[in-house]
Amino acid sequence: MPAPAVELLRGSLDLLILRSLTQRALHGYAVMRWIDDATSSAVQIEEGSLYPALYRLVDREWIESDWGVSENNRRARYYTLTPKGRLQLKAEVREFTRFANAMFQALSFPEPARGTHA
Amino acid sequence: MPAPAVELLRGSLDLLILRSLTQRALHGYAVMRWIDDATSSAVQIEEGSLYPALYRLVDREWIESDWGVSENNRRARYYTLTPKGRLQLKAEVREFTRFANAMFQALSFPEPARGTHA
DNA sequence: GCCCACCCCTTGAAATCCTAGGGGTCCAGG
DNA sequence: CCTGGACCCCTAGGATTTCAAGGGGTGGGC
Repeated sequence: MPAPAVELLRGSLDLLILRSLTQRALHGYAVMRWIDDATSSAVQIEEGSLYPALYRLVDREWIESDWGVSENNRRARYYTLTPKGRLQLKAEVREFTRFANAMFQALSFPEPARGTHA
Repeated sequence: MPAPAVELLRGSLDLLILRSLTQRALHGYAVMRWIDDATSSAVQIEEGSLYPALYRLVDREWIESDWGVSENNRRARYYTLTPKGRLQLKAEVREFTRFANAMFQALSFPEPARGTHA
């Protein structure tokens, strides 16, 4: 298990959370496991990052929360994507794709041909 | 010109700077233009971000600086990649690639097939 | 009865980037 | 001549995000 990429996460956690809720409601702990699964453990987040992020998204009305009971018969807060959240997800996917492609482009950026005739 | 992706940059600025110096020394202002060019303006940084970042990289001994004179006949501080910096660049390219691929994987993550037989 | 996985939460520090300024030089055009 | 814009350097303070490190509680298997 290689050391997980951590520093790159900035700004992408919201995206991962929104994405994890597209099919069904999840509670916080399940969001954590979803991210681990969906990234083959390449991205792992801490609870101390997750919960504040969830509250932030609720605050922005991208997700909503309701208390419920988990599959393991425990009290759990389930989060659901709002219509606003779906739009935000779409926008963030576009933005991330654009950014990542720009980065790959820069990493393979050709140097200007110079001095080939000198 | 679409609004540049800004929040995603976190943690990737170092990588872009290091990459910009692989072929030849550049001064700060030229690093800025290089990033703009190499990303087709998809990533644009502010001077207030760039210079502190450069000092940070000098501090970590990934780059070195020397005063010189620019093509436009102005006093300018030129930055050069150190051997340590080249190693760091390699590592960060690997890390970014791993991270970006993990993100794309998560974004297209298939939901578990469920209830198909119920 | 105990322990572990499950599940929620908060505080404070650390890191990075941006805003919003500051200054100075070279040179083309009016 | 002189003004403006590109070029080039720098810094202080604030905003944001993530992490480390703690806290607590419950259910079920051994």
